[in-house]
Amino acid sequence: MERGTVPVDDLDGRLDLYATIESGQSYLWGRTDDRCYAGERPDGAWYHTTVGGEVLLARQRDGRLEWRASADLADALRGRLRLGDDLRAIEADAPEDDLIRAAYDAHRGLRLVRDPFFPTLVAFICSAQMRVGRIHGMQVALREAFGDPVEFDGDTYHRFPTPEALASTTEAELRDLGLGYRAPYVRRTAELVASGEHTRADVTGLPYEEAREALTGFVGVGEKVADCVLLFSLGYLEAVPLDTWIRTAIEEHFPDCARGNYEDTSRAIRERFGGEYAGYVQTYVFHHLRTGA
DNA sequence: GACCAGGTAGCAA
DNA sequence: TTGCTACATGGT
Repeated sequence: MERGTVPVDDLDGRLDLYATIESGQSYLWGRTDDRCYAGERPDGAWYHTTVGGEVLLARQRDGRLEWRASADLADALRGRLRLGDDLRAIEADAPEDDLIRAAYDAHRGLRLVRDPFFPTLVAFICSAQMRVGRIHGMQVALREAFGDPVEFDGDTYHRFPTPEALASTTEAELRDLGLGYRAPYVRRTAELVASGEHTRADVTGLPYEEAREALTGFVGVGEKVADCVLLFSLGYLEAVPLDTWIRTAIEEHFPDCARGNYEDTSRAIRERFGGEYAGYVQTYVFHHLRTGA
């Protein structure tokens, strides 16, 4: 058992673990009280996930981020939760706007995540026309059905299934987990990755818009899902996924950014959101609107 | 019983 | 290219 603590003061006072994990950007964590996405902050419960074959638990309490794990995962925790991001500078970089300011003020400490590629790809393929709580439920079901179990401190956790494992499933098995019409998308994308026909290597290193185009080569991945993978996994912080909530925000709050198609609207709203960290602005506004601004 | 949810694939024009 | 439409499923 390895463990450690990070004083939130060392993060410039800016960390909200609950908002970071339960704002609909990451579906790789669970809660020891099994209350993920029930709309309430954990009261002493731990968040848990896996890193490689190791188990990592974390919670925020009394001004500290505490973690315990089956190995020394301090660096992994720092990477996954983007603890190195200078939120004060990122906030200062945001354009002056009522809605953006309200979102930053209401959810101070929300950080983007940097999740592993394949699980993020699958989660957002599953996200089509689906509420965040159910997206999370699907990922839990996938882990428990097809992911390798890992024992830690008397409890059993499950890794996210490998591309090979999901490629070996049947569409019917995936439908039985509640994936609906997304089942064949997940299976075919897993096959592409497992066979090496189309992989992360075909995406990383490309300029933003080219990387987004390359991601649509996976099955079930259009421009919006591609933007989510770029933002929440591959570190393209300028990506602004245009989902129903952001489209509504554009209509009602940034109507001059509305264009006829995804590509042009994307360029306009990215510019309006300040460019380099537009994805941060997007995630705050999304979370703010979705939680009832 | 509609309506909606972090949309995309497939097809017609 | 652009513009439909079908697609599963559970909650409100």
